[in-house]
Amino acid sequence: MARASYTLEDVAREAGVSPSTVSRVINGSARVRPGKLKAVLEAIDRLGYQPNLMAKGLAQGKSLTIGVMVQEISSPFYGEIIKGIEQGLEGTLYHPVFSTGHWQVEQEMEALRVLSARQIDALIVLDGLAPEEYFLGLARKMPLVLFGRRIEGLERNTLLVDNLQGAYRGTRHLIELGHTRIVHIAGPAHHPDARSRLEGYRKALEDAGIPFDPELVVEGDYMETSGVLAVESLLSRRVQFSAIFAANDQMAMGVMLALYRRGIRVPEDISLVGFDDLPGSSYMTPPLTTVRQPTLELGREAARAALMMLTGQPYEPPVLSTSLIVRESTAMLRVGRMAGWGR
Amino acid sequence: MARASYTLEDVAREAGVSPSTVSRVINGSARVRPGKLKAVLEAIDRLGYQPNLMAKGLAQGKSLTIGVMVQEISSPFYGEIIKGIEQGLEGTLYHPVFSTGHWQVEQEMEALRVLSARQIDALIVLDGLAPEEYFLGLARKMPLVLFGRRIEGLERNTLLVDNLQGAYRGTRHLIELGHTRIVHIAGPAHHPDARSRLEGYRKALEDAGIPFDPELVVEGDYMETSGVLAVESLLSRRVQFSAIFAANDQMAMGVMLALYRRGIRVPEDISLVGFDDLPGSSYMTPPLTTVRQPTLELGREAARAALMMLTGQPYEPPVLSTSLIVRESTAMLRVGRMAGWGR
DNA sequence: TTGTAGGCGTTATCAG
DNA sequence: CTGATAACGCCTACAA
Repeated sequence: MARASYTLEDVAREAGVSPSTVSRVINGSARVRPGKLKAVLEAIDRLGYQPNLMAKGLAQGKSLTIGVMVQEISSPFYGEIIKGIEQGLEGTLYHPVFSTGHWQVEQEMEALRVLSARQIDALIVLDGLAPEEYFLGLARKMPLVLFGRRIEGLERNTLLVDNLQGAYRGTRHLIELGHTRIVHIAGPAHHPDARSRLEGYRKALEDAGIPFDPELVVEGDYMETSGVLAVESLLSRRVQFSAIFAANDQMAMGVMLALYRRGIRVPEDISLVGFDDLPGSSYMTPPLTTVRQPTLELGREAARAALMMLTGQPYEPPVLSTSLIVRESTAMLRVGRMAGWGR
Repeated sequence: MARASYTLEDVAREAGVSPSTVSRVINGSARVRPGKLKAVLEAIDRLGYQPNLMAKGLAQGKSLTIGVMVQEISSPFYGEIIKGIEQGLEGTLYHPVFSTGHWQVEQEMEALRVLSARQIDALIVLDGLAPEEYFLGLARKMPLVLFGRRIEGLERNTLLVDNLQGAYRGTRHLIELGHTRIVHIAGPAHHPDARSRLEGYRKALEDAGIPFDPELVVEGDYMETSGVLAVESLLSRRVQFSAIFAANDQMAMGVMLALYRRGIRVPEDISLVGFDDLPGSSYMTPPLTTVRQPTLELGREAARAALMMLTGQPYEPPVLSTSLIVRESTAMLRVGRMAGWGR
C-alpha cells in the first residue's frame, strides 16, 4: 500500500506558488497570471495530482454527491432509471451514491440514514415507503426528488408518469382488437402506480361500454411468480377471458410461462399486454406488446431536477407520458379461442 | 433548506463534556465514565446527531467507501453481483460506490479516476478493460479485487469462476442427450471468460469423440441481438445443427426469439443451453437450461475479499464453480429434427 | 478518565 | 493578481 497521493500543497511547492493559487487554477475561481497558470498546470500533471474530494467537501460544506434510495438496485426496471440518473449527472461534478431499501420500511430508513451520514447534497427517492413526515422533513434539509410516491406538499419534488393514461391505452388496444373479456393482473394495492393502472383499465372498459367484472382482476406483487399464480388461479376458477393486461412486464413474463405450460398460445389463444417495456421485453417469445414507461428519461429528469434545485433554479416537474409499443403478443380476437371456455 | 446538522461539538456542549469525549463514545475508542457516557448518548439522540463521514474520513485518511467499477450497472448479470457486494458489505461501516465503464476503456479510466478522487479505501473491478500496468499500479495503492480479468502478479486479487468446467458441463449435457451437431455462440474473443467457455465446449466434444467443426462456432458480443444474428447466419449458411450452446443467457434469449420467428421449436427441434442463469432465465418460454454462475456469491466474496485486505488479513481467493441447471429448453435428439437439414 | 491542541486537504476571506 | 490565515468536523496524540 504505497504512498498517499499528492496534495494541493505539493503542487504549490512544485509550481513555486501558493496553495491558494493552485486552488484558484483548479476551480477557475479567479484570474491567475498566465505564467503561473502554466506552471501550476504542469505541476499538476507532472505529479498526477488529484484533488481530495472529501477535503473539498468538508471545506465547502458539500459532498458533490447525490444520494439515490432505490428499493432494488438489481431490477431491470430500476436499472434503467439508475442508468438515466448516471447519464443525467455525467459531465457534472456530482456523483450518485446508491442505497437500497428492499421494500422494507426499516431498511429504507436505514438506507436513508446511511446516505445522510455521507452528507449527500441532494436526494432522489424511487418508490419511497417511509412515512410522509419523514420526507417532508428531508425536503426541508436538501433538494429532494421523489418518484412513485405522492405526498401532499411535495408536488414540486415529484416526478409523475401518467400511469392511468398508459393503462388506458394498453387496455384500449386490446379492446380494439375485439377483446372484451380482458383480465387485469394488478400491482400491489398499496402502490399508487398500481392503483392508477387499475383505474386506467377500468376507464377504458367503461368508455367502451364493457361492464367491469371484478372476477377478471387479480392482484399480483409485480414479480414474475405472481403472474404465473394469477393465471393458475384464473384457470382453476374457470374464468373466461381472451386477453390479459398485466400491470408490469415482469408479471407478463410469468403469465407467458404459465400459459406456455398449459399449452395456451400467445397471441393465438390469448393476447397479452404488459407495462414498462423492460430491456428484455422485446426479446420475449413472442416479443411483448407493452406500455412503455420512459425509464431512462425518468432517470435523467430526476438528475436534472436535483441539479436544478441544487443551483436554486426554479423547477417545475413534468408529467412523463407513456406510449404503447405494439409487438407480437397481441392479436385480433378469434372466436372459440378463449381460455376457460366450456370447461 | 434549513439548518445544517449538528456537529460533535454541539453534542459535547449539550452533554457538558469535551469533544474528544464524545468522539470516544462514538467510536468506543476508550473507556468513558458511565455518567458521562450516558449524558453523551442522551445528547446524541436528543439532537439526532449524525457524524459527518467526510470529516471523519479526512481526519482518518479513510473514506469508509469501497469503489466498484462495473461496465454496466443496469445489466441482469452485474445486477446480481452488485447485490452480492451490497450484501457482503452490510453491517460493516463500508459502503459501495459505483461507477460505470460501459465497455469503453476511456470511460473506464475516467470512472476509476472519479472513484479515486473520492478516496475509496478499496476497489472492486468487474471486467476491467484498462491496461495491466494500470491495475498493477492500483493494487499497490489500495486493496484491489478483480473479476473477469487475469493479470500476472495479481492472482491473489482475482476471483475466478471455472468457466471451462461450466462450458464443459453444458456441452456434455447436450451430448448426453444425443446431440452431435452442437453450435456454440461464443462471447467476444478478447474476453477471457468467453475464451474459456469456448475451450470447455471444444474439450467436451473432444472427450466425446465428436470432431470440432469451426463452422458451428459463431462469435457474438454477449448481447441478445447477437444471438438472433448468429441464428440467422447459421440458417442462411444452411449449417446443420440440432443444439445450441450459447456463451451467455442473453444471447440464448436472442436465439430463442430467432428460432421462434422461423417456427423452429425449442426443445423439440433444437435444444438450447445458456450460461449465467440470470434471474429471468427461469421465466423464459421455455425455461432455459443453463450453466449457473454463482453471481450473488461472487459479489459477496468480492466484498469479503476487500474487507479482508482492508484489515490486513491474508486472503486466498477461491475458484467458484458453476452448476448445470436443467430446465426445459433441452431434450433428447429426435431424428429428422435438425435445423438446416435438406435445404 | 478527560481535556487541549494540532492536523487532515481544501476553500474563503482579507490584506497587500 | 497573490499569499497568509482561518475555518470545515473529526480524530489523535499529549498532557493533566
